[in-house]
Amino acid sequence: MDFSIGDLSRATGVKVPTIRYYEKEGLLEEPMRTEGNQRRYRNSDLDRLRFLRHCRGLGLPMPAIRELIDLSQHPDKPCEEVDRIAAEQLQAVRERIQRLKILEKELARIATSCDGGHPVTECNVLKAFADHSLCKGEH
Amino acid sequence: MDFSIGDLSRATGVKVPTIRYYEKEGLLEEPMRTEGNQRRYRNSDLDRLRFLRHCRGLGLPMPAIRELIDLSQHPDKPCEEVDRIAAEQLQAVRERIQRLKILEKELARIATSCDGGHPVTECNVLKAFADHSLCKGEH
DNA sequence: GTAATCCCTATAGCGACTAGAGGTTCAAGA
DNA sequence: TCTTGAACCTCTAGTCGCTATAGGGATTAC
Repeated sequence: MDFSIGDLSRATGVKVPTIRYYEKEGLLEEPMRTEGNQRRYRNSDLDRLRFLRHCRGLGLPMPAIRELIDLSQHPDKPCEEVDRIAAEQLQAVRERIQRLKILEKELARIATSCDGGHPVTECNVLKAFADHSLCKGEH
Repeated sequence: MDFSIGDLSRATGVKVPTIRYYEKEGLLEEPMRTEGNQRRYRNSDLDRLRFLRHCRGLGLPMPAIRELIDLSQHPDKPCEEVDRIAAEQLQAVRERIQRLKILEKELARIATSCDGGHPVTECNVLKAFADHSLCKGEH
């Protein structure tokens, strides 16, 4: 009902400087202060911070989270925007996976191209790192 | 046989400020200068920069590239170190893919949990973003 | 009352660039 | 040979999402 920043940190796993950073970025509201200028939070702040952490864990960039917060504060808006953000993020993750899979292929080829025991001048791995034309495609 | 920094940039696709940055970081040797203090490169610099760009494209972090460059300048060293760097990078890429696949699952679930047309207060996607306990596992 | 722990602000650093300001040099055409 | 405009120079600051540190003040448990 009245948490210090450390309480909030322990409750959410978000580090103290990160909480202050979110506040500075406008993702958390400025909380009340004690007479001695220390922050005191309420349950709603805890909810907001959990939301934030979950979104960050899901890889949403901060502008997207900002949008979600704005939307959630206009309850009568339709939820298409929210759905769009989720879909975009899913799309972005899928693209990253695709790119990494191409990389994985190249690296697997490179890493197995040498059986060790050479001096580096004859190392196929080093040659493969030097020469993109040995790769099957783009990366 | 004697390139300006712009020539090098066009030949490799690496931007001019990035080339200067690589030099500052010690990944490229300091080239000769004209009387008017402009950089002039040789073919070996072009090779080095292509190597650099390829490694970066493959996702190697700069310390790893530094190691590879150091190794390649001691030609009589055995190539186990080179192989190790490739294997580590492959491992790192595979781990990133695994983590992203977990994310993909969660996001796919979240993104399909709402059929649109609600006000945001009733949007399941927003609820899913707020509540980690709805997720199957960690992410 | 005192000590331990917490909290405050402000600044700088991470990685790997990228952008801009403000000034100098080069190279091609007249 | 002169001029013009593109390319070059250095230096600084900004990007993203934090994290770390310094140098202090507040709170709390005993």
